[in-house]
Amino acid sequence: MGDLIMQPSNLKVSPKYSESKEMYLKALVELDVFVSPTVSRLANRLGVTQVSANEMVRRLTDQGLMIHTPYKGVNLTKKGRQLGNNVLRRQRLWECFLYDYLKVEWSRLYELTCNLEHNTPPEVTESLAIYLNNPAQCPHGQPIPTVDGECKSLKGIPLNQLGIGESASILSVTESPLEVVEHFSQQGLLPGKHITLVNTTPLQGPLTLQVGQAHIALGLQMAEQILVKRD
Amino acid sequence: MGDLIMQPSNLKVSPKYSESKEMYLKALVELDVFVSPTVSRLANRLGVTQVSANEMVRRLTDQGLMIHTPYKGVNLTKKGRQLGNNVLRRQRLWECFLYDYLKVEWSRLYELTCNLEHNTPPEVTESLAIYLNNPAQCPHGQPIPTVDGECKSLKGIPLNQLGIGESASILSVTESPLEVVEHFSQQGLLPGKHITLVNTTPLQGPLTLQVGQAHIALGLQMAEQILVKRD
DNA sequence: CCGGATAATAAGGTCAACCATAACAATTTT
DNA sequence: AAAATTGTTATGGTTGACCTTATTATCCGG
Ligand SMILES: [Mn+2]
Ligand SMILES: [Mn+2]
Ligand SMILES: [Mn+2]
Ligand SMILES: [Mn+2]
Repeated sequence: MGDLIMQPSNLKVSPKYSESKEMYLKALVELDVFVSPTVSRLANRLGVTQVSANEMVRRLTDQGLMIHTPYKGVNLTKKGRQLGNNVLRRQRLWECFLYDYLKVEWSRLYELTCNLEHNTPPEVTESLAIYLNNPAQCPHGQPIPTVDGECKSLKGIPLNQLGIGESASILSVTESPLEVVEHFSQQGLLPGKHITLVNTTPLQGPLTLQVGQAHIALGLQMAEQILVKRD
Repeated sequence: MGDLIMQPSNLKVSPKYSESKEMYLKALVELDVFVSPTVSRLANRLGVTQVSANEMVRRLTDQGLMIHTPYKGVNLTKKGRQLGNNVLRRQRLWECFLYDYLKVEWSRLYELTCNLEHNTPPEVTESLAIYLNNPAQCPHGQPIPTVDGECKSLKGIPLNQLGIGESASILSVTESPLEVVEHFSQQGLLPGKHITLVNTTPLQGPLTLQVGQAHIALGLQMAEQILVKRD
């Protein structure tokens, strides 16, 4: 007997939005909090050369997903933002599952879900959301976008903007490179935790925080990655 | 402040075993039940041209994962079989999760997990296995290979080898194209179900089965995909 | 308003994984 | 044994997503 053919192709069938393209869209969503990032910032974030990023930005622009204004920055179109938010939704749902159910290490969640996010069909995403009880945040405290690609941003302030003596609780930490996130984890700087700003130092110097009983020093750049809400 | 760089690259970093290569390995494991498949059979299964399959087989041969004896067939090496079984393990574990927890439609499990299988890091795979309580079979009744790439095959006989009047229970159905699997599902031909062979017809004609109260006709080629164990 | 830093573009690669067409080799059928 | 079928290889594409090196454009601080 002849074999059954697994048609159409089991192999990658050049999807409309490749993993690479999705990563550009996601990166843009992640970076575009205050000002639109330049191509170089994007390139930097994604670990590719500016030239490569430029090419890709052009392709994505041609697809109507972003707009590049030279020397000003790259902006997502409505559609581009939706797609980027969809990627983020998938990633953050998986982060919830890995953390809450599979007991995966908190600091590795981002890297471990960064491929799943491009390979999760809508049916699975939505079933997963139901299974998880439609969580509002991922384990980093970041909001999970809705099915239709909307994402309300957190209203909190960066930790470094606290005044000395002020107490606050951590809303979220920005998804950051492994070493940084591992450091957060070791210092107990997780969403929901309470902290007090004990001290600051001039010239980009570290802050001193109280976390639980301990006093810890935290670099300014790291403090900027932590969003808090004053008590 | 400068951005935090998500280095090294978030983008696909040309893995040792690409998704394509993994699919070739998996296909070979799936096809190599009785005789080693030829390159054409492989090509057919994967929905690529023979030429493409040939190229890829050469590359995989160079990597020491398979051996091609022209006109005879392609064989996996020890290492190749292990890798193929690893892919199968990941897919079948995901199938369990999707079916038992996410309540995904039985007939779509294969397609929905066919990308996840290439994007699941070992930590996640093993945590998932624990979460699922180390299942022995996937929802198709197929055995789940062990962590170290071993897979004991089912001892059952193809449904069409039953004698008339014999009863049996379904051990497994071969992962097959959507239409086929959908048909199995509609007819209630799922692992664990009881059937009786009522009748056969000559010349590759259909069999008649009793499933529950109903009598159904089943094409010979489809019957070959179902493994049963006599009562 | 000029010069250095930063950003963008141009030009010409590489590499994996596909494709088509065509020739050639082995096996099976008649 | 010749013909038909099936399997393999050779040759020469394409495409997406990267790369390096070099040039050009813009911005911004002194
Ligand atoms: Mn990713
Ligand atoms: Mn997160
Ligand atoms: Mn697959
Ligand atoms: Mn299965």
